[in-house]
Formats: sequence, structure tokens, C-alpha cells
Amino acid sequence: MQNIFSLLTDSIQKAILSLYSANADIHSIVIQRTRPEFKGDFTVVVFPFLKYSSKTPEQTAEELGAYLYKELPEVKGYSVVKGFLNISTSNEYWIQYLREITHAGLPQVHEGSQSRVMVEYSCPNTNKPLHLGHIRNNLVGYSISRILQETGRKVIQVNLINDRGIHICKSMLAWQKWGNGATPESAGRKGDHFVGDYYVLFDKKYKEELKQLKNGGASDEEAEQKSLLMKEARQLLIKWETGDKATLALWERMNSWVYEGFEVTHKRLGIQFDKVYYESQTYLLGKEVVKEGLKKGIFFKKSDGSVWIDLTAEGLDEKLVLRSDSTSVYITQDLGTAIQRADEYRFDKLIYVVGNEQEYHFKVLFLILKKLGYDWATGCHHLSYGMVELPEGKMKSREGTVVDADDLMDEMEQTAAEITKELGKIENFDSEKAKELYRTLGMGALKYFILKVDPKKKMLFNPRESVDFEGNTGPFIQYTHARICSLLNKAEAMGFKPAVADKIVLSEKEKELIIRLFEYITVIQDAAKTYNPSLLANYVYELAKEYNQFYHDSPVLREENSAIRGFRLALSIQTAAMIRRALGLLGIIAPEKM
RNA sequence: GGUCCCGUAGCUCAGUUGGAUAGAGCAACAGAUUUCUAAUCUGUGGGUCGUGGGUUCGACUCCCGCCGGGACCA
Repeated sequence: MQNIFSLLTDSIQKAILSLYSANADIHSIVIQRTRPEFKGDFTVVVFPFLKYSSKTPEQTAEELGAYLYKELPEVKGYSVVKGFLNISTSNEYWIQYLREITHAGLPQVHEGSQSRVMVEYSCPNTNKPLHLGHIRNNLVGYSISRILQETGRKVIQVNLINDRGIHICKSMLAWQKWGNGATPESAGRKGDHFVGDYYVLFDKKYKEELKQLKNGGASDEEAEQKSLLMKEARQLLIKWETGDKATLALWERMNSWVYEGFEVTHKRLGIQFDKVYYESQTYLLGKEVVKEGLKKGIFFKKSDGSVWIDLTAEGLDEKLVLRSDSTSVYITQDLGTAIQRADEYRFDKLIYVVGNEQEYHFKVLFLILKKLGYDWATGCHHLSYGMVELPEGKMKSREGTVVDADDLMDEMEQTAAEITKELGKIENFDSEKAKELYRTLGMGALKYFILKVDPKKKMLFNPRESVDFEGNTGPFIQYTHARICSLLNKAEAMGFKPAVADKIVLSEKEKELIIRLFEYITVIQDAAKTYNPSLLANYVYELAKEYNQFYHDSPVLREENSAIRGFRLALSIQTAAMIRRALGLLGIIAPEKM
């Protein structure tokens, strides 16, 4: 059956041609949902048509309404309020829609079936465990990947781990000096935390050293230069770069501990990658590109030998792409990595999920790729997300205000357990099943709390609110799903079957619910287009809220009219399926009982 | 010095190619359960959409200035 939007749009174009002998611009046709205080389901804004009709808004709306009413059986009535034409759609249309999805399943979106998208996200350093900021990154990256898949695109999820550099050398040095051969196993500590501890220890010792040097009369700068610890760390980095065996062995060993830890966290977050890149293998990429760019005259060399690109014509600055000692800067390897990936995967889009503090960096990166003549550069996109802040302000590792990812998940699950036990609805669960539920609910709360906010905006993480399980929260939506499942189980036990009969009188709520289900297509397209999972999060919340209202005042199992009962069962089944599906795209599990 | 982002109810957020009297949740208060899961539902109060101009039939939305907050580039 034809989509109501295209049905209306087509008919409006015909109406304008027939009534006013004009061809209406498709963009001038705006159809939106009718506001609840007015009668109707969809509203056509007629102001843009006045130039065709040369009549008052009311007259134009009236004529248009009469035309649509006559032409389309789906239009059951209309009313005109000022310049707005409110259209009431027929129950039959929506009953038919419900019947269709009951038989054929929920609609699929295929708009992007030919395209390949690579999404890069997560990208942790190996010197410390993941924190709240990484969680937002991971959730947004995972969810947008799933959403793009949902619209038919082939998605390649990749991670790029920053496994080399001075930071990991600091951890290594501290472990050598003060670790006494300890391992995560011997210390009973998760690997990434274990290595992170040594990073912190280095920093502590380094500060002590600086203090001593300064007490001895050194200035800040002198102290930093004189620091033996820092010197040793740098030496370790040089050893690493020159391939010193013992250094490489230690590096590999410590990183492997970190990866074991990350693995656990990733699993808990429910994310996984198709491919993991390591900076140790990519950091030398890009130098060739610089040579190439020099040859083409896109880059230029300064007297000290450093290589730059002049972007002042584009309103940016001059940007360094290779240092005078011919070592790379970040953008050098990013250029190389992007080109390597383009060769390898031939993607249509490459999406970088990275914090908004790097907006300038990506602007420059994409611009350089374009100037180098890579046509796929236009498909590169920086999915820039805002920082996560705490009620006390920004997270600062120095002040110990960083919210650790593992701790946070522990707390969420613990809260879920407390609330669930208090409500006492799962007495027949064994402890394994109960634990799984706590996990599902805790993660549901956390994921929804973060994903409901537009990624572009900075967000405030209030721990008190994040463990709220009522109102606009993940557990609210999960609860709605569980309740429907419970209802459906009982219906089955009672032998009631879902069925969508022809002649059903729909209540306002029932019609609204079906329209909501229908709106999913628009929402998922929007979410994919704008790389914004929060649209989907807000959608599924609205859907759950709508269902709860319906549930509250419409009996299902107690409904004696079997046609209505069957219809309500079918509606409930589809709503539950939609909740499951939408939550799934957010990485949230919909439990059947809670 | 330059570039960019943000500012909506006490708090957290929706409001997306400009559309009607700007919406939710939390918090506060009042109610609903002999009933399909009350992690629910209903109601009340709460707004100069930072601010001043401009564009037009119409601006939270677009343009310019200012104030406040943040980020980035040397």
C-alpha cells in the first residue's frame, strides 16, 4: 500500500494543477502531524500555495481540502484553521497498514542498499582504562552503525587503538621500576586498570621529582628539562622506535594486558569491531603522501625543512603536515590511514566518531584529501560529539573526577538489582537469570541516558538522574516491552489469537499508535541522514508512552468482543516488536519480564 | 589575534529543509490499583526561547550586533 505522505503529496500536486493550473514545487508541500489540540491527523501548510491560488489562506485550504476529500478514499474529512488544512485519515487505511505489517513484518528501509560505510569509533589509548567520555563515543558509534545497517547500508565498524607513544612508555617505565614483576593476575586487577595504575604512578613520581628539583632552585622549565624520569621515558620511546627487542617485548606484554581489559569492557558494552587498527602499524603511513603532495605543489617546504599546506584561502591557517626532522604529526598518519582504508575497502562514506574538540583537525584533514584529488574525500564525515560533563564540571584526571567506565556499569547494575528486588516481581528467577536482568536494565538505563541526547551537544551526566528508572528512561521503555510480553503470554495461554478484522472502530489512542508505528520509517531515515541516534531514542520513548496510555484504558484480554481483542493483540505484538527493534539499534536489550 | 560550537521551565533535554497557543521527563503538589506488571496512568503549577535589531504573511528556527559559557588554530 502506498505511503500516506506520498499519497497526499501526489494528490496535492494534482490539485494545484487542476485548481490553479500551476505546477507546485515539491519542496513547497509541507505535511506534518496535526497538533493534538486540533482535529485531524496530518496538516498541510497552505501558505506556500497562495501564490498559485491568489486567494485567501482559508479559501485555498478549503478548496484543497475539498479536492483531497473527493480524490482520496484515505481522506475521511478535513477542517481548515487559518492557513492550515487539517486532514483526518480513514480508519481503514491504518487498519490496513497494521494488517500489512502483521503479515509482512515491520517495514524495511532500503535506501542505501548499494553503499558501504566505514565507521571508526572508540579509539582508546592503551595507558588508561575507558571512562565516561569513551562510553559516549562507543555508544554513539555502535548505534549509528546499527542505524546505517538498518537503512540497508553495508557497515564496517573499525577501531584504531593508540598503542604507541610516550604515554605507554611512561606506564612501562613505572612498571619496570616499581612493579616488582607484578601482573594483573598476581595483583588481581583488570588489565587495563593495572596498566593505568602504573601510568598514574609515573605521574606521581614525576611530580615528586619536579618538586624536589624546584626546591633545589630550578624553575618550572628547568625542572622539566632535568627530570630523569621523563628522560628515561623518552629513551624508552626511542628504543621502541629503533626496535629494541626487550622494549618491544615489554610493550607487547603490557598492551596485551590492556587489551584483555578492553575486551571485557567492550563485551559488557555490547560492541565489537570488524577490524581493529593499531597506531604502531599505521603511524608511519602518510609520509609518502606528503612527498606526493609536495610534487603536486599542494604542500610547500619551509626553510627549516618542515612541510606545510596553506589553507588561508579556505579561511583556515597554514597547517604543518611534516616536522622539520621529518617526523609525522597526527594529520600525517591520518592522511595515510584514510588512503590505505580507501584502497582496502572502497567505502562510499567514512565516518569518524570523535569529540568536537577535533573539529578543526578533521576540517583540515578532509580538505587536504580533497586537494590531493581523492574523490572519496567528499564522503568523509566527522561525527562530532560534545563532551560529557559532571555536575561539578568537566572531568579531570588530575583531580580524580574521571568517571570510570567499569565502575559506572557496576553501579548501574547494582542500582538495577536494588530496584528490582524491592519491587519483587521476579521471584521465580534463578540467580543467573536475575543477574542477567540486572545487567540488561542497568545497561539499558545507561545507554538510553546517553543516547537520548543529541550527540552534537555537550551533555551533563548527573549520576543521580542516570540511575533513575522512571519517566524518560531506558527501563521505562524496557518495562513497556516486558508488560506487553506478559500480556501476550497470557493471551496465548487463554487461546486468544491476534487478528486484524476489517470493520473495527479505532479509538484515538489506537489510531495514534498505528501512526506512530508507521512513523518509524521517517525517523530511521532522519537518524541515518543526520547521524543522530537520539532521534530514534526519543521516538521509541514516545511510542512506549503512547502504548502505556492505550494499555491503561483499553482492556485487551478482558475485552469480550473478539474482533477488538484480536486487533488489540495484533497492535500489542507490533508495538513490542517495534520497541525491541528500535532499542536493539540503540544497543539496548528488551527483556520479556522485569 | 583568528575560527567554530552552545544559551529553551528550578534541573536534564525535545522542538531538523521557517508554520498554529513552544513540548516531555525529573523535582513539588493532588489523584487513580478487589482489574492484562503502579518501573504505570491522570491532573495542577512552572517560559521575555540569553539580549537588541533585521528579513516576512509568519522566527526558538535564517541574517547582523551585543552579553554569557565552551572548544580549537598558531
